Amino acid sequence: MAEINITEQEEKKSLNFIEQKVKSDLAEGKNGGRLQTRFPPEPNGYLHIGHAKAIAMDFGVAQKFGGVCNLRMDDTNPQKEDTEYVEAIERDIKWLGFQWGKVCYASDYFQDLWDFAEWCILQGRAYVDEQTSEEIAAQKGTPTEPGTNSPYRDRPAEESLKLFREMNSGNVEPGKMILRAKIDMASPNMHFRDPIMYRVLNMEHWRTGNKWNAYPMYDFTHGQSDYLEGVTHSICTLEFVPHHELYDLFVTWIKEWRGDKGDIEDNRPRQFEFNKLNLNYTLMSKRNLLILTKEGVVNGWDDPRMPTICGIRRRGYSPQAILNFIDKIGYTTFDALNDIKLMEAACREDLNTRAIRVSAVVNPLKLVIDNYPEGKVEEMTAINNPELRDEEGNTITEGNTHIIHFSRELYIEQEDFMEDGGKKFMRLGPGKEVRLKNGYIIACSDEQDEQGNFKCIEKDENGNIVCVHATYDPDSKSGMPGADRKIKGKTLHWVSCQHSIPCEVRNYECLWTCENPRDAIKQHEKENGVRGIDAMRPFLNPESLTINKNALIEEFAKELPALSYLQFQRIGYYNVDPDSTPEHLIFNKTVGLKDTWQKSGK
RNA sequence: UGGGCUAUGGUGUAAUGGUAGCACAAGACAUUUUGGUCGUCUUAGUCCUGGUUCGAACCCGGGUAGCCCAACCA
Repeated sequence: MAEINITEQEEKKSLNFIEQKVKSDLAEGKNGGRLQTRFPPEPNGYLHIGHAKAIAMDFGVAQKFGGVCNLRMDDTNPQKEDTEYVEAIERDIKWLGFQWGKVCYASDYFQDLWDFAEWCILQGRAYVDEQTSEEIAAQKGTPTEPGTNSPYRDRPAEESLKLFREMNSGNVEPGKMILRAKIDMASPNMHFRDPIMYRVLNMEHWRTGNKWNAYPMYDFTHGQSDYLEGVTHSICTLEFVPHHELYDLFVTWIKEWRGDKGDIEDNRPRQFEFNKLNLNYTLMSKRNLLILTKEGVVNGWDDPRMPTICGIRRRGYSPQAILNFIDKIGYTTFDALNDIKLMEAACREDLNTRAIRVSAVVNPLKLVIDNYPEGKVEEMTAINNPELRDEEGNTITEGNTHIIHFSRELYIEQEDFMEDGGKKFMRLGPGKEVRLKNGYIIACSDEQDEQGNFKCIEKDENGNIVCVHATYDPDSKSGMPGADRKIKGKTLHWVSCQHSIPCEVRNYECLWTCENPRDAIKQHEKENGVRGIDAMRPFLNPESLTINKNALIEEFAKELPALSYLQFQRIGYYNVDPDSTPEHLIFNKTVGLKDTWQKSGK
């Protein structure tokens, strides 16, 4: 009996409909009380956030109810699959924090499937069809009209068997013969109209080499693999609902072939379907993602704009952020379109607890503290993460700080100074007082010269502000009693001119300008007869990547390892790009901070 | 137009015949050395229609709308 180890907290939360089903199956002792699932990716591309939802389900439910989940590569089509993807898939699953029982391959079962197929032929349940694919398609009928039987449908089993073996000899041209299951050409379920079991490919398989020339189709592989592997709950997405009946049929056949004893209802895999993940402003299909990489729209599968796991990782999401998001949207049978904002919110929530706060100025404006001694440098203490708290809820400081240097000449954000910001502008300007984070309280004078120009502002010939001057209150140093006084202005972030490092900041927005790019592309393809990248172009966001090379960051950030979670204080969450070096620092913007000021329209 | 599936605030989800709740989003207030975080409050929902029932988001009938199925892909 599988051990059910749900924590109290989890038990309070309601189980989703699949977990409930698993729980009751275990309670009823189905499959001997065993729980086994599988995550079955086709190794023909990189895993994306939609797969993460499936992974969280397949591995999660096994984990939650004391079962095991295998990783099974669904490698029945050597035309599209590659070992490159296998490694990436394994890496991404591990990164998400899941462990498989074992790694399996559909190709592990090729021999069994072949023998089973021969048995089906001898049983009169399968036949070799020698028609062209066009002829077969024409006979298939339509959803509203029944199909017609193939002229080869009732050929002798011995003949089919002989031809089937020929199909694997390498001497049969692809397309000349297929093996079909003899079911019902009039079935309202299109999958029952004599589905194809085997086709000739005459291709080397990256795993089985030249052993096979004919390969089984998905429908003739999946349920049988589940059965042979001992899977009890075969969980997949909703588009496989129409396959469910066929899955069940082949499972009963294979049990018969194997001669396994016992009631079929008591020991067999069962398929369960949940809604797959749709995100607005996001394109998920592997086929289209491949086009984006090939056409150079993005810089590879791990481009931070990609919805791939590796792209999202490089963007700066933590595994927990992704898992929390998936947990929030849940599993149902409703075809939902999720708002990307929900994912961003889950990301902020998680990164808030783990990101190291640093000071970075992305659009620098020089600030001179006129009354601060020239050449003087002070070491200020900055908290790494204020959300790191002890039991009483106080921020832990021990080992949670770093040094930031303060001097006479600083950079602040251009946005943080306005000559005439108005009453609601709580930042710096003539006659305004603000606090510099971890530093001093400073103020700009509102003195004007004879022409009515503010003395604290230096402008270039075009009237752009190039430098501002302020004075500091020497008693207001952070941590000193004089720092306690309340001021009207906000607290600004800053870096010291002398102690900051130039860095490259890459800002990302959605790749798409429309909520549902998949449908938009499809429609555009249809209306204008264009395909591939040309059908996508009108919907691509030209500003999905903007690179800022003028940013400055405090020295502390120089040696942080790749993929470190950072918060540029008051701006957003950022991540150290894997290509970043101490000589050329690169940061990727993960997601901005919530900004109620900007939203209010200023 | 055949078959299958689905419909709960703007979005996602819970309530499994018995008080329509939660999260995000939006708005307001408070707090703040991040206009962040945390906290308090507000706005807003059972697709339509008939039935069964003491009682229906839930069960049944009929509409309507959306999704999936006619690959030698998975």
